[in-house]
Parts: sequence; structure tokens; C-alpha cells
Amino acid sequence: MGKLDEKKKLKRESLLGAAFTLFTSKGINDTSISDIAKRANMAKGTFYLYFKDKFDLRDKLIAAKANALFHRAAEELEKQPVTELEDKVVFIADHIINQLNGDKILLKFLSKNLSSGVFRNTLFGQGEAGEYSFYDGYTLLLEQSGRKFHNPDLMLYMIVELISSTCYSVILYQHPVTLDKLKPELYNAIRDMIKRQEITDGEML
Amino acid sequence: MGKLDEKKKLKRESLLGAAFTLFTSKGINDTSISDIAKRANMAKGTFYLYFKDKFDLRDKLIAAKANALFHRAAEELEKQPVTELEDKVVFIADHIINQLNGDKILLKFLSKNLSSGVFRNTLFGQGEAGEYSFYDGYTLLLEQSGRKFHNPDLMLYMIVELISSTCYSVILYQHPVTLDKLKPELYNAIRDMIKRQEITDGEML
Amino acid sequence: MGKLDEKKKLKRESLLGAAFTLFTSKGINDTSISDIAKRANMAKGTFYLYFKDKFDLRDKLIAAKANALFHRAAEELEKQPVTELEDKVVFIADHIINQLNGDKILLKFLSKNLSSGVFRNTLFGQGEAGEYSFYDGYTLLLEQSGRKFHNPDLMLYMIVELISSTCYSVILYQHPVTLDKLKPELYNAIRDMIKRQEITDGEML
Amino acid sequence: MGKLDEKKKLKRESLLGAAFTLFTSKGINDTSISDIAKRANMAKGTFYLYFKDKFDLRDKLIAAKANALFHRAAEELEKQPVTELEDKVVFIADHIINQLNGDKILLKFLSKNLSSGVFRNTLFGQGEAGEYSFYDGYTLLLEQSGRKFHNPDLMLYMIVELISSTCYSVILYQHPVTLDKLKPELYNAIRDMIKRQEITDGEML
DNA sequence: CATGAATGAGAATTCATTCAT
DNA sequence: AATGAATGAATTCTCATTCAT
Repeated sequence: MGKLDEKKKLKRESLLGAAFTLFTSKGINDTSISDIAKRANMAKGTFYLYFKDKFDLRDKLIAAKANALFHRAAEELEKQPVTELEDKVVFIADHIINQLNGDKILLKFLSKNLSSGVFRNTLFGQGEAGEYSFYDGYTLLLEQSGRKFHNPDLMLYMIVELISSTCYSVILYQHPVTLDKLKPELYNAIRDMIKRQEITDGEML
Repeated sequence: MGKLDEKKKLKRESLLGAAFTLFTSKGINDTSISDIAKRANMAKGTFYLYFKDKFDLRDKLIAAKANALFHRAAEELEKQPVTELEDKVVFIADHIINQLNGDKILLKFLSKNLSSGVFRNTLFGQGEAGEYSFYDGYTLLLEQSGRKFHNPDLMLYMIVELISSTCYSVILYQHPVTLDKLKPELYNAIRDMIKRQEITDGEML
Repeated sequence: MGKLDEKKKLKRESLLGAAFTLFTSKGINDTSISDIAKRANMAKGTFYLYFKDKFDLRDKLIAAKANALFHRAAEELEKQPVTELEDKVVFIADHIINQLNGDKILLKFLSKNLSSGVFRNTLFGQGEAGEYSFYDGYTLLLEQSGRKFHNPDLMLYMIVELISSTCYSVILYQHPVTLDKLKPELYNAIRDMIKRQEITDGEML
Repeated sequence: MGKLDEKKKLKRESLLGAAFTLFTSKGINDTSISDIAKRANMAKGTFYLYFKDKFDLRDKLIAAKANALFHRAAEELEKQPVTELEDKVVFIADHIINQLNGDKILLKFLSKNLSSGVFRNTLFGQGEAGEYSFYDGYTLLLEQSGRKFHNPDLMLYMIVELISSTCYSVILYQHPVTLDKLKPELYNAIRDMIKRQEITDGEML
């Protein structure tokens, strides 16, 4: 990578970082492009050399943050001696939840932007070439287990939605229960979902 | 109610209606107060006699829409001969999902505003005096069943979150599955959650 | 006076009082007619039955407050055994300054509105029929002294302007000196002015 | 100074000039920022690149105008052969009064804004670095005279307040006397004040 | 590439005033 | 006489975007 490209990448990341700080402290609507540029120590005009507008930047930001979240969990899983599929899925879920619990700012940011669909696209989509793909990792996981499922996509979808939708209020406001109380129920629900989706021998006949 | 109060209520509802149409077609950010007032056939200034600002109106709107949704489902349940708790809960879930499937505009609106917390407050909160309270209805349902549960609030929370988070993409984009495929899995998951939460005789000893 | 007129007078005074409080706390520009009416426990429309607009009310208010100030000082003078003109003028000046020192809110209000000219009109003008007239009292004072002055109006004018312009900053901010330090200099200046204005026998020849 | 800075200074002055014209013809309250920008041949938004708001501009304007007033008088004094302190002070007072008499618009503007305190700050304060400081000039004047005074600040204060408060009505309305009649009295009063403030040998013993 | 001055459309909000009740 | 809902003009201020340097 050339020195020039390196510099550009740094600027880009500076903008992303500045925007994240501002979006999460003042909200997207109250953050102006001018604010972002100022915080990133650039002139306003420079912003447009890197992003189309505020929402373009936001989408890139969500994708990057969500990807990193899953990536770290998957990396950690590899170091673990777990073999059962259920345990693996629960491990990943737990890892992500713990990350979010330790970074409430990030949790807030992702939750506020769940409805934008960018998160879902990141999960199921291809992402940038060369980037980590959680979907590929998930597919591999199922294959390795040697088990068959009716609808793996639906299974993943339900698990992710259940986690992402329940965690927000629980982590931030301990409502309606604390995280400690939620976790076992959540993991039970995940195990139930996997079980329900499995194609048993009986069905195969 | 005096003639004057009647008139005011009509105006208020006119504003709510106009805002709903605009919010769902152009989005909140691209809807100005001027737009809302114009569509409600009022002067801009009149808006401020009824709502503090756009977001005040939005919150009132979410609460009203969510309440109506639950209210209609509960009313319909009363006409049904179902007796089992699981069946009742699934009936309500199904009724709400069907409402949302038939009113995609409403679904979009509620989904986009899930993270605001207003929906949750409406569900668990008291609401306005004299208004229908879904939470009370739910509590009654559990009592009538004669069964005991570890954490009824958590149970309700998980069910509602699972439904609300999965339906959006499925109803609107048939992704990752069609609604027909989602429903049985969803209802199974709900039944599993209820079962998991029940306090069995064995535990009581 | 009829009961009706009594009621009206009370309302009028209620408006004046409310306006004074608001003008002095938020400033005239930031006080709306609505604010005044609300604070006076009336409907907005009622305001217009008593005053033309905010500035009409303000002018009436200045006149009333200034008049009361001079009136109280003059009344107090009558109880005093002072005979010399200089002493009388200084007594009045001192009394007014003390009033203002004890009512900084009033001082602020009058000072801010000095440039409007209403204060000057009140001093030299006729005022409402039947009301106390300081100018008449002043004229009488000079007559009683048996002395002659080149230009009594100018003398009054200079004295009043000197007092009103110096007191503001001194009383409120003790700048550039404290009131205790200002007073003797001020009273000396006043005595000098009177002396300078007197027509001596020498001049008469 | 770069071309850019030059341009910016011109724009700033254009805004100040436009505002002065409008403030003095329609009053501050009836002058909108839009008016000012239009008259200065700029877009509305440009205003905010130079001033925080209307009142910020006004304060800067008062300071600039008052400074120029004193500066011109001081410059003129240097060309005069007067040696006595009293004569110098009276010369400056007279020069300023003549300036105001010849520029009634300016007189009106400054008078209306006397109560804002900006004028006083300009007089006693440091002002911008590099700008002319009347206070320094005044201090020098006293030193050069070789005489001692009890409270030079108070002396300056009283003189300035007496002048500024009496001139308004006299110049604009010839009330209560004409300027010709006021001047000798005013200058006498000034001389008296200086004399009263001087520390005589007798006191020193 | 980077800058940041300039633009002007447009949003929120306020408020004096009217007028039907 | 009193009310207060309704109006809509007016004002402030922000901000995305452009473009000359």
C-alpha cells in the first residue's frame, strides 16, 4: 500500500471515529457534517472526498462495527474446546452480548440503527471483498456439526433478532430483568430453536 | 363534552392523522411541522397548541397505534373459545401479526420507532388513565390459567421482542423466509418460552 | 368610584405589576404579552382592553414608578427641618438614591429606559391631571428660597441627569467607586451647580 | 495581510456599516439579520460567519464608534497649544460634543445604548490589543499635569456621565436649553469637579 | 488533494392580534 | 367585559453543498 493510500485511509478512519463519537453523544440528527469534519481536524469540504453524505458514512460505520463484533466472537470461539453446535452458538451469542455489555455506547448506536437494515445486510450479505464474513463462518459451523436443519437462514435470523432486540433495554436499563437473569432464558430459547430446526432421522424416512 | 372540546379533539386527531401519513411516506426527518399543519388544514402555529414538537407528536402517535393494535387483538380473543394459555397468547400474536401484515405502513412506522422505547413504555406502562392497558389484560390471562411462572414480565418481554423484531423484514421483504414459514417457528418458539417459564410441581417441593 | 371601575383598576394594576416583574427579570424583548397576561391571571385578549401594546404599558409603568419615587422623597422632605435650598435639593437627591439603592430592580428598570424619554417627560411634563407633579414642587422650592437663578430648568436637568447617570453602575457594580464614595462628590457637584446658577447681586447691577 | 483577510475585513465592515444605518433608522428591534445582510450585499448565512447575533454586532459597533469619537478628539488635542489640565479636558469634551452635534445619528445611537454598559467598558477597559485606548491617554494627561487627584477614575466617570447624559436631549431637542447655553454650564461643572478632586498642599501636610 | 468562505433554501418557533363565543 | 383558539407573518439560525484558491 502506498504512502498516499495510507494517509487517505487514516483520514477516512478519522472521520468514522469522529462521527461515531458525535452520533452516539448527540444523535445523528444533531450532528452536522461540519461537526464531524471539525472533530476529525479537517475542513468541511474534505468530508465529501470520502463520503457522499452523513448517511453514507453512517451505513459504513454500522457495517464496520457489526462486522468487528462478530469477527471478535468468531476468533475467540476458535480458541475454545467446545464441540457441540448449540454450545458454539451460545458461546458466540454470549461473547457478543458481553462485548455490548462492556461497550454500551456501541450497543446504543447499533440498536438505534437496527431498523435501517444495514445490520441485517451485513449479517447475510457479502460485505466487501476480502472482509470477514460471519455468514460463511456460520455455514461452516453447521457443516462441521454434521447435522441437518430445515432452514438454517431462518434459524440464524431468529436467534440474532431475539438477541439484538432483547439486549438493548436489559443492558441499558436492567428492564424488565437484569442481564444475569436474561442470559439463561435467552440461551435456553436459542437451544430450543436449534432443536426445533433440526431434521431428525424420523423425518428423513 | 363541550362543543369546544369536541372541536379540539378533532383538530388533534387531524394532526395525528396527517403526521402519520407524512411520517410513513417521507420519513420523520423529511417531514416538517409546516407540512403536517398544511395537510391537517391548519396554520402552522396551531400545531404548537397541540404538541410540543414533532417528536412529542410522534411519541403520542406510537403509543396510540400500539395500543389500538393490542386492543383489537384482545377484543377478538374474547370472542374465541380457546382455553389454553399458550393458545391464547399465540392467538394474540397471530392477530397482531395479521394486522401488521395487512397494514404494512403501520408495521414500517412502528418498526422504525422501536428503539425509541415508547413502544415498550406503552406495553408495560400505565398509559393514560381510562385507556386500554394490555399489561393488565396479560396479567389477567396468566391468573385465569391458574398456572405459575418464574418471571411473567420477562416472558412477555421476550415474546414481544421476538415477534416485533422478526416480523419487519419477513413481512416487508419476505426475507429470510415468507411469513407462512416464519409463523409456525415463531409460535413454536413462543410455546417453548412459556413452557420454560412455568413453575412445575417438581420445583415447588 | 363604582364597583366596576374598582375591578378594572385592579386588573390594570395586576397587569402593570406582572409586566414589571417580567420586564425586570427577562427584559422587555423577551417578555410577550401572553406572558404578562398569564402572570396577571388573565386571558391574553384581556390585555388589549387595558393597553394598546407592550410599549404603551411600559411607558405608563415608567411614569408611575418615577413619579412615586419623587413623590416619596418630596413627602419626606416636608417632615424635615431643613431650610437651605441646597440642603433640600441634596436631601431629595439622597432620598431618591437611597430608594434606588434599596430597590435595585427598580433602578435597573428605570436606567434601561432612561433613553426612551418617558422619564424626562414625567419630570418636566404635566403628567395626568390630579397626579403629583414634581416640577411644581421644585418651582415652589425655588420660590420659597427667595433666591434667583439663571436657568432653573437647566439646573434641574443637570442635577437629575448627573444623578441618574452616575448611580446605575455605582449601585449595581460598585464601579468605579462605592456609593459611599460617590455620594459626597455628587452632593458637592450639586451644590456647585446651584451656586453657579445663582444670580448674585453683583450681576443684577 | 493576505488578500483573503483583507476581503474578510471588508465584509465585516460592510456588515457593521449596514447595521449602523439600519439600527439608527429603524431601531434594533425592527432590524432583522436578514435586513442587515441584504443591505451589506451578502447572503443571510454569511452574517453568522462574522457575528454571533444582532447584539454581538451591536456591541462591537458601539465600541468602535465610541473609540473613534475619543480617538479623534485626542488627536486634535495634540495639535493644540493648551497646557492647563482643565483646558485640555474641556477641549476634549467640547470636541466630542461638537462631533455628536454634527452627527446626530451617531448621538442617537450611542445614547440609546448607554445603558448596555458597553460604552463604559470601552472607556475603562482595555479594548482590543493594538487599538487606541482613551483611558491610557487620560492617565497620561493627569501625569503630565504634575497634579494629584483623590480619585481619577471617579473624576473621569462623573465627567463622562454628565456629558453623555445631558447632551442627548439638548442636542436633539434643544430641551431644556440650547447647546450654546448648556456648554458654559457644563464646562464650569467640569472645572469644578476637577478642582474638587485635586489634592492640595494643605491636605498633604 | 485540501481548504473554508459563501450561499440561500428551509426548518423551527414565537407572538401580536383578531374574533367568535 | 372576558376569553383563549386560531392565525400566519416574521425572525432566527442551521447546514449541506459548492467552488475558487
